[in-house]
Amino acid sequence: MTDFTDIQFNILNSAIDLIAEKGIQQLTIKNLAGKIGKTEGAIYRHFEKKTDILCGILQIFKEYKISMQNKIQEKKSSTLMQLKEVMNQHFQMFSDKPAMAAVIFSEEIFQNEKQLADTVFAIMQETQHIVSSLIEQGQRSGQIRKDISPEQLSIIVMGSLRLMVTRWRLSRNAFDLQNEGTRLWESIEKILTR
Amino acid sequence: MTDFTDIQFNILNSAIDLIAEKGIQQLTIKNLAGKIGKTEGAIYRHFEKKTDILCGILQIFKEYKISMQNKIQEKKSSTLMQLKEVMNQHFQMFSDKPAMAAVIFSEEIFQNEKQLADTVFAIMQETQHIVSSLIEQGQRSGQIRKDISPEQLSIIVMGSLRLMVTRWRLSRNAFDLQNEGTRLWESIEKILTR
Amino acid sequence: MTDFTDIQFNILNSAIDLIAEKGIQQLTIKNLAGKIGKTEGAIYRHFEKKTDILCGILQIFKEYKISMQNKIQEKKSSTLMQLKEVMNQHFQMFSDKPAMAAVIFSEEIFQNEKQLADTVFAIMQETQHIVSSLIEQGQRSGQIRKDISPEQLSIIVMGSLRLMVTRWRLSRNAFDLQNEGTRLWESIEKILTR
Amino acid sequence: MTDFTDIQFNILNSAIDLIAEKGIQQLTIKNLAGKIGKTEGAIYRHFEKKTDILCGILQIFKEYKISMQNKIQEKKSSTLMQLKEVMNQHFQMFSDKPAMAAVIFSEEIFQNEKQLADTVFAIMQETQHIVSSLIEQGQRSGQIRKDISPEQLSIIVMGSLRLMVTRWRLSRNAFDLQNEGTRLWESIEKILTR
DNA sequence: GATGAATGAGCGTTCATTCAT
DNA sequence: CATGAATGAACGCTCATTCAT
Repeated sequence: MTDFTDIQFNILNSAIDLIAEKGIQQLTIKNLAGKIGKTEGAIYRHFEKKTDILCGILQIFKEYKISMQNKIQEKKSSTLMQLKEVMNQHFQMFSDKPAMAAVIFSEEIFQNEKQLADTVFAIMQETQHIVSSLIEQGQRSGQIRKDISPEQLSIIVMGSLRLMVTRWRLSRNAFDLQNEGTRLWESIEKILTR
Repeated sequence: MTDFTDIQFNILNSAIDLIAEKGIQQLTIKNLAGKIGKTEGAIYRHFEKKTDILCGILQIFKEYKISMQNKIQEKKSSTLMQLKEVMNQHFQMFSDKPAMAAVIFSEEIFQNEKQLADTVFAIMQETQHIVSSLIEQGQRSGQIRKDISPEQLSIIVMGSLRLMVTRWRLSRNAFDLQNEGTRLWESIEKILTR
Repeated sequence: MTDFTDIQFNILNSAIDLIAEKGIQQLTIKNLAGKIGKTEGAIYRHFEKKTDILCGILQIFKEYKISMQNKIQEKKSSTLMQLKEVMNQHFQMFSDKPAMAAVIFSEEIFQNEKQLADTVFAIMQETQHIVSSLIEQGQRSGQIRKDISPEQLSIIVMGSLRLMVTRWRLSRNAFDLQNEGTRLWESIEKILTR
Repeated sequence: MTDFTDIQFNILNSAIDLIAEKGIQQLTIKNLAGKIGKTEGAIYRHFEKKTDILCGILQIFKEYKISMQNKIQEKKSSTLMQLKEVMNQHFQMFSDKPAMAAVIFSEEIFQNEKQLADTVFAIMQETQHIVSSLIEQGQRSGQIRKDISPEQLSIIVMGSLRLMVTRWRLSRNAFDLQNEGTRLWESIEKILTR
């Protein structure tokens, strides 16, 4: 339930674009103001602090993520398919909103802003939890190997996902993330099912 | 290989400590000067630009890594054991030099400095290549499953390693990285050998 | 005399409250707008400039003061009693409207706004004049010592009054201003009558 | 024992001049930098925060005051003469360093900076204490009337001193403060001795 | 009457870098 | 070799004020 005004939304989206284009470090109030064609002061009509803008971005990502996750649960497919879907969604998300990766993988940068660091951590934790639960389910239903704990398997799954995304970013989006993601899933699936 | 003067070396190590203690964002010339007990100007006697310092740090890490890798190859153990050793070394390295993780995982921060970004990328690539080769060897010798390509497996291996380290950092080193690393290896091993 | 509209009056009183609560430095248009539950633009419907608001406040204080003074003259009591009453009133006023002290004693803040500085100065002068006249009267009637000029005595009277109020403010109203005022008067009275 | 460097001292004195000329509100880093013919950044080589500059100014005033007070105690004159001297010194100080009045009487402005507010308060308290003690001494030796407590008398003495200085400032130093101060003392003396 | 948006100037502060000594 | 001083550009932020609606 985001209750952002139109302008706030506009600013947030411009910020997201800016991050996608030039990285989080270039998200300055001045650059952002330039991007929306206003002066710096104008931004402060709509957000009290810069941190609030980052928070807003995280919230948008959070809700985007939630909306995607809901689609999965509705499908009532096998846990393995659900897992595939989760990974797929992540690749789609990052492909769609490259800023999301920049923000969510910028733990270092938020180090000095507890509020943000905590939010990023929470998002990470939550995803981890979802994957872990699905794996546990899969193990119970016999679809997924039982000789490795769900926690360890989820680290393996999420870790490889993250690394793929990181490479994609470092290569300046030189390859098709979703394609590679699909291929990665195929490998992961083999691993999970032996 | 390194042709750093004593003082340069001293500065670089202080920088590494500083990063380990307070994060990469706190690596300012002022803070660094304070750490080595000299003035800011003094640093510029020994390094032309701040970027050169970061480059120096990366080079130190690179050589540290190479020296460790050489130890492995000397041992002439099985490829699986060698792989284990590679992972082990990484956990040991990060555990030993926390700054290394902070620097190597700070792709975002280097985004606007091509030279640095490239170096980080190269280091990453090289490790990837080593792991990949070992896996290929393992596949040829029958120790490692063949239904997944070395490239994919190496992403899985390195990805989970990275994620574990990232968690360790975010938790402010709250758990024993080497222990958890060993446990992770056990899982990875099962995966590689089915 | 005041020709303020209802809304203007409302704004001025909110401003006075704001000053009393948070000090003159917190009297910003934004804070004031928040206090009256309107927007900043709304205030500019009723006052052209911020200075006009401060002027308005001063005028209210001026009239409040005049109305109190009128009560004294009506009483037709002895000059000494009238003087006592003047002091009493001041302590009552400041006690009642702490903002008044904040505004009237903020000469420094008005330094760059001639209009305001002049008004504050005028208020100060006028009080001085009243006290001075009363003392002169008292001297003529023999109630007050004649070896010190009315001007000097009035400085002594008003100066101690001001200092007492200043202390009360700095102590964040930690003591009962009116009580202490009464005690101060007793001392002043002894001084005036030898 | 101020341990300011030459440049710090220079900056502080420029700040004092600036205050004397344009008031405390005009003491901005930019204006100050302009005054010393440097850029704003230059100031921060020598003072970490603006507050430190204000603190430095207060310290200078404090020491100036102490040095003057020491001169009095050396003279070993009668308490009444000492009191006269204390007042005299204050008028001389303010006359000599008009910024001192601007700073010391700016309680309102420091309201949000505890450190400064406390220091100003301490200076005020100390003076109050000195005057109060002298008066008590004078009462014991029979030079000063005993029917009013030292605390009350000191409020009267310091209050009139302050008011005189305030007037002088508001009049933009239109009269000779030391002359008027001497005249004020004559009145005060009469009061103290009946 | 009032709102909501915006502006422009200013503020305190940080930082990589330069340079005379 | 090193210092101490300075710079210039940037940053996050605040405030009085304006104006179309």
